[in-house]
Amino acid sequence: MNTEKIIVTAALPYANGAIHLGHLAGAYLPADIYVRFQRLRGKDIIFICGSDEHGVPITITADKEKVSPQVIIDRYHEINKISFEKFGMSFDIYGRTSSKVHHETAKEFFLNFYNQGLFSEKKTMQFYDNKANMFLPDRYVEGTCPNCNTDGARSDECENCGALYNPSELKNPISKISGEKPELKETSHWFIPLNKFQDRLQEYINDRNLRFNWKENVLQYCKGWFHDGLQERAITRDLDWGVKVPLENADHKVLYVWFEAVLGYISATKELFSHRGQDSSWREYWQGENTRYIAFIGKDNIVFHAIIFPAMLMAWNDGNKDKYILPENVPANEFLNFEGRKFSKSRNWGIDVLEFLNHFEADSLRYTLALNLPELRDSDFSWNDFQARHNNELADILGNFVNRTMTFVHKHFEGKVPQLGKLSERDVEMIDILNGYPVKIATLIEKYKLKDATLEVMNLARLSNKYFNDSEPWKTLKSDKEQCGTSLNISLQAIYTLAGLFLPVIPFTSQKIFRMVNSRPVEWENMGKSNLVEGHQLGEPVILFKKVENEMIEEIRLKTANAESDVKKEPESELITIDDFSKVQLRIAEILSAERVKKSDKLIKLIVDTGSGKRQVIAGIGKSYSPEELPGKKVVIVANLKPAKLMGEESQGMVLAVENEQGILNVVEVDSSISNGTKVK
RNA sequence: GGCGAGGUAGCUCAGUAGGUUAGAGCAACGGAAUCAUAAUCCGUGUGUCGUGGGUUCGAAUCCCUCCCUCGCUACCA
Repeated sequence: MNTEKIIVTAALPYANGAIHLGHLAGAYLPADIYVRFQRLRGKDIIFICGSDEHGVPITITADKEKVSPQVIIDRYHEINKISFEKFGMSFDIYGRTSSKVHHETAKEFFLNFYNQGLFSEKKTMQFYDNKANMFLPDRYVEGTCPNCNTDGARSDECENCGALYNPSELKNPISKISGEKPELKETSHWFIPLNKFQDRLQEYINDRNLRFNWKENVLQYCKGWFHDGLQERAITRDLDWGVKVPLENADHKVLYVWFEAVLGYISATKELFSHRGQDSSWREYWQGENTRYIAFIGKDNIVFHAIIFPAMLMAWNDGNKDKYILPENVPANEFLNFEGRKFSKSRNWGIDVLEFLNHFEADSLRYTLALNLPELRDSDFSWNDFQARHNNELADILGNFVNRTMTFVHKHFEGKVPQLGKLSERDVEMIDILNGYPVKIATLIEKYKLKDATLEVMNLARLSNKYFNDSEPWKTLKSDKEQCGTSLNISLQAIYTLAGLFLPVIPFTSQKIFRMVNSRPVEWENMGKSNLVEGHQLGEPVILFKKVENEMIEEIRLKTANAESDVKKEPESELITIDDFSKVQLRIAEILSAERVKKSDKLIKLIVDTGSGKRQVIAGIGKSYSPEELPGKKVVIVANLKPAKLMGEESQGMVLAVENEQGILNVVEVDSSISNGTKVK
């Protein structure tokens, strides 16, 4: 009979930046806690992750730095791999999608689907940027809508009027990459008909939800997709960076990254077993009937893991004898904020994992994040909370309990586990509590209630302190040494249980405790039993957590605050020539009248005098100004901006304004003596 | 504006198949103890459950209005 196997995957981080605390709380820490727990239960489990290394953003970063994409992915693959190691992620393998085995796996899937006749091939005219030497994705081309004449329309659809058209119909196309006029070239792409899988996907999700109780946020998300109806989706694109399309006449075409990245879980598993010298063993997991597959992700990834990946596996299973298993559950978390605001790479808001771990222990972070996981909604990380959790709970409650017990035993019992004597009611009660705890915690973890699980284990430390207090061993030491020994024996068993149950959350600390009691973890179910035998020699006590002082918090708080202003000082923008600048005509104009644009919360319709006449300008300043205070102001406008329609109103120019940290806009004004139409140089 | 999520104790968050006095951790206040990292333990909450209405014997929980926040998105910054 097949023993049950478990695959756990954590979302593949994109190798275009360093992971931050939000990523950890969203997917990685929950996955690691779950995996470590299942390992302690003796389960046959593999834990898979790796870098997602293809796609346009990586090539853009590479271009900016004038290096090859390989340099970028090598850099972030290394950074993230090391970050995860230091954070204590216990992946069995951390692969990468640039690996040979991944390219082969992805091509295999593509060819298999291709040969099944699953794809439809569509020829389209696509814009090509001769300067950048690449086909342009739709969102990188802007032009004027052939239907409503609005600027800013994409190459295939206008978001203003909703019209769909062929790229050849778009007027005045401009490449957003080079700013040049792109040329139309014919190209063809393959599409996967997700719509054909919708019914089965709905059934699948419904079934797994009934059996495994999916999270509400995941179900809601899927419902939205199903409601809109799944569409055919292109799985190839014109690019040189990625997995080459394995067909004749498909030069310069790669698999779309969303199609191949999820297959990285499978290819990384192949690599894992190949290292172990068991080349075909990966099938026992991915194609084993008795395998449970759980995919940990953040909410941004729900569609790929709950809909697209299952659809791909279904498609494979339809046409082949070997059948892949589908995810049993996709426990996606929401997002973690940082001091009340969203993590933002571009604004440099937040903190990288490596930076954090240069200042503090991984377990302090793991514990804090675990108690604050965004399991049901976005949650917040704050320095004050971090400090409080570390000091009041890890150091004071857990650390001090271990320390007071250990030092007591060393002082009065030669560092050996005292005998368990006659049991009082209180002793029996404490032993029962310890016995019951592993199941209690296991139940929570199985339901992915990791926050509650963590809180409950800390509650055991509280109960242990209470037991120690109520037993008053410092008194019984003189009055009844046997009873004193009994109290200490039970307290030591509590330490052992805490070390075991806390292992998934704070593994480094658990190891320290096990070393201190000179022992090793047993299987989860037995963790609450009397595992330290009488007379067993204990190791030396060490302080588990030193207090985090205010200065340490202030220091790092300042550092992260500075990081934000650094970016403002050095905005990433290309240098322009004086000629480029002279293309922009800035002129002084006087606001004659102002009124709100109907149904818009921030647009205000202005009539301005530009010296040579009146014109209408729509400005997005409605949240910062009321129409009454605007007339009379002399402002700076871009006079030669191509007209655009906004909310049905034509705008013939643009008012310059600055935005402060609260998002309040301030229009640039000049002295009232300046006459209308004056050119700004 | 559209779509989605959310507004519960000072802070971070639980709690909805509607039902006795709305919870946890932290903080705060009072007390006990002194083995221990000035640590621990006990006790203490008059919270408009965002607002206003509705359904109901009964609503944080269901329905509607409105306000606010966040994310995605369209909005000329």
